[in-house]
Amino acid sequence: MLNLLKISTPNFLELLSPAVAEQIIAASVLMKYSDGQLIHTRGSLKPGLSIVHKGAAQVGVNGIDGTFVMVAALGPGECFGEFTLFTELPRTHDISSTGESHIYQLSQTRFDILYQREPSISRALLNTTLTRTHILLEMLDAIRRLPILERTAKVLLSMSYTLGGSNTLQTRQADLAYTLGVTRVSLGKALKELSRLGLIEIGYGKVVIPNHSGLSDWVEQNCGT
Amino acid sequence: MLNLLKISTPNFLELLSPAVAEQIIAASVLMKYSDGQLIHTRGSLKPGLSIVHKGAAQVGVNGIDGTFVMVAALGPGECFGEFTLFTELPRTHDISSTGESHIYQLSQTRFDILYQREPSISRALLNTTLTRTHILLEMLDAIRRLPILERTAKVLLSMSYTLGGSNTLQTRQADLAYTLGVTRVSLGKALKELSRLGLIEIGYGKVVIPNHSGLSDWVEQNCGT
DNA sequence: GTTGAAATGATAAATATTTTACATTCTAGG
DNA sequence: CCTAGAATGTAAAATATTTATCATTTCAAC
Repeated sequence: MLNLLKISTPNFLELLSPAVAEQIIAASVLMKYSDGQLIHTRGSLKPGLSIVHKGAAQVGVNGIDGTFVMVAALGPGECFGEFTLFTELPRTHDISSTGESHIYQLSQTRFDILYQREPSISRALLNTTLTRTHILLEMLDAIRRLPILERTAKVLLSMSYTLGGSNTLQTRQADLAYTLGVTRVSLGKALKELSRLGLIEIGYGKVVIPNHSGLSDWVEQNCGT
Repeated sequence: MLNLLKISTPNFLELLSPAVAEQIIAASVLMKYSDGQLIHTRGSLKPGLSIVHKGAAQVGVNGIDGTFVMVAALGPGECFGEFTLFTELPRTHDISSTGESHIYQLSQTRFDILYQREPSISRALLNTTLTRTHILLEMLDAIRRLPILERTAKVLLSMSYTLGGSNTLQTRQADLAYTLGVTRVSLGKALKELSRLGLIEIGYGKVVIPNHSGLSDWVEQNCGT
């Protein structure tokens, strides 16, 4: 379960006033999906905004060989498919349900009516979208410019900003590896080295960052700018 | 000179009605920059929207070692810095002038007034932004999942969609290599192989796609989904 | 036409990364 | 407290990629 797009992504519904959120919900259809059920398919052109109500949606790409690589897990309040409302572009990802989930589906026409009436919707959407773009740019830059060790440290650091009080990242090495675009073996080596440097602690299904500013300093020193 | 964000990115100003575009221009300050002059610095938090009027802006990252790696070149009508208006995030890139350029700079407060008055601005911004996100996601996915050969073919294909009538991509191998996150040597090998397959023709400072549907078919067959 | 800078082509050695395979550790659920 | 499945640890061989050079080609300016 991973979080490329979840890292500090503002929650769409929470960015809206309760009154506006209520209107959006009222205009939507609440759909229920069972575990693993496909919600949207990569390549599809059917427009519409989706917002997670309960459960979680798994964002990724199904390979021709039956494999599935995950990009993000979206939880309650988070939206997806928004670009189908403003562009003619096909969907980039396959989205399926993790466990049983309830998703609000809002059609293009109903969305357009609300969008025109409530300017705060565009603000919330732009905030969500621009933050995602920002994360993607940072990620892309890290993948292209930085060696695995530095890349790992940098991504762990940015993920840590969303932890609030906690200092523990709940993530499997395999997922983290995919986020970074490397194999689990290579990631393991990087984590081990970061651990040796005293910057992180490796756990079972988690990574602990005991000393946040230490990691932050190291990244600043070693990752340029 | 490269185009990661330029590939089929809708031109912000052209998405607006002439009347609204006029208002935005009227509210802005037109700044002139000489060749190589820094327009914005990575890490800066000062908000404001920038729109290229004349010339071009170079988007990239200055390494600690003095190197500069380019991500995109933005031309007339294209905007940047928009995420500083809607989020608290620091700028991701260094932006400098290529040749002499004229850039409209619009302050946060003036932007907010126009934004509230003209709903079409948010539509144009969302279109631009979401398209960029879309391209970034496709790129990130390609970098993570595909071997260099496939990755190269896919990126060439998506770049070719913006050529209109022409079938020639004006780009140096070195720039293309950076876009793909590989070295020039590796890219050269990939191009040579694609050329051997009859999918492209390699030129000096350019790549020709003589048979668009051939490349398209090959990508479909070899890049999954 | 020459010429020189810019871009591409080509090669081998050095590295980095993946693949493959198996061992070990952890943890939830009986 | 056991145990099976899930996750991590490890190591060697195979592969891919980069680095470092140098030769060759192209093109634009003179």
